[in-house]
Amino acid sequence: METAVQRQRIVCIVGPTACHKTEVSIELAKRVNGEIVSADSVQVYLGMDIGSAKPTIEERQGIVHHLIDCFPIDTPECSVSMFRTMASEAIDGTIRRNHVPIVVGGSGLYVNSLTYPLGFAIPRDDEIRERISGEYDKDPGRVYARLKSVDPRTADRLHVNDKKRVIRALEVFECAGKPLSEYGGDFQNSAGEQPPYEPLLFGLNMDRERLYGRINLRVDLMMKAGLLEEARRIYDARYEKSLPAMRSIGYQQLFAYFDGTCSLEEAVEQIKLDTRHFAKRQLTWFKRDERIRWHDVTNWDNEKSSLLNELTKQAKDWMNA
RNA sequence: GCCUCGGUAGCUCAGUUGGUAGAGCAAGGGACUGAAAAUCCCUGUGUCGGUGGUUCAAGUCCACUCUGAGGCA
Repeated sequence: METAVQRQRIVCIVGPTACHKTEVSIELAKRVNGEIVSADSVQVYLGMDIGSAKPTIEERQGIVHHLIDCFPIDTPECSVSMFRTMASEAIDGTIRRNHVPIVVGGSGLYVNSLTYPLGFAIPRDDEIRERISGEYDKDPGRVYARLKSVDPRTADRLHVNDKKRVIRALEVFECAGKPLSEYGGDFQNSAGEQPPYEPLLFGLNMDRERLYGRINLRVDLMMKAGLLEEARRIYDARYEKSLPAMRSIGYQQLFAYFDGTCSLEEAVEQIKLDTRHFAKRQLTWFKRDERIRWHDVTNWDNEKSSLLNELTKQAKDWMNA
């Protein structure tokens, strides 16, 4: 088996929500003959359009978009690993067509699954997961202690209260017979594997106040565009509340309103707040990635054309190098 | 004009019989390997409305004063 000496190159655009990623990606795609691969954990769902800020057909301007509208909402098993498989296919197809793959999205882990050698070797096992979860609910300390004895490196990394990860780590150990940490404890090198692609990473960010203002405004615009009706349709379909899609920002808060738990005004305020929190977490995630070339888009309206010229040039250089 | 209740962190409020303040939310920082728009961790000095007084010691008691809400005239 001959492994590829030269990994394939891709361009990525990352950053917090409401930071012009969509616009930048489409404009860039037009200039470099690109296809867009969405790295977004909600845009993959059919019917979640307004709330996920999915670009409309008009906004896409004929640019091919991958990984949008892939699953019905009641798909229980969407995961990073599934994303990686599908995104890889999309990227490889794009390259075969002699186009430039532009990965754009705010789901940091999804992007990293393409640019770092992450393992994802052990699939989930619901039976084990449920069992450990039950034990955890009874005595978190005990479960954590077990992880500590079996996989101290991972235990040190995690907090006792981080239920999801503590359980996952034990799940991996039980399934694989070896600790999660042996699959690579950090993003730099997972058991010496090579990352799938070699990325040029652009990060978009803006003044925090400005960003929050944009988020608040965008939520109002979403409501005007019919988010309430979109959420109502999904609510009326009576999906299982535990589905990953059902917890998406912009929907879960309106579900609470439909349930009668809060007023519409409160729900909308909650969407804004949760989106702001989300943006902050996204920034924390991306900030530590030193490969990212950051661009300030606080003055987007005035500086967009020079920014796009700059990104186009760098992207072309990257792909031709 | 009189009476009552308030004025303490960005907001909502705690603060025991006086020992120079603390919760929730917000905000900021961080973690993150098959749920990631998820899950989780860390961070609280602020003219205690102002001025004076009593006291070894005042957010806490007293006087005056500014200010908000309500009530009575």
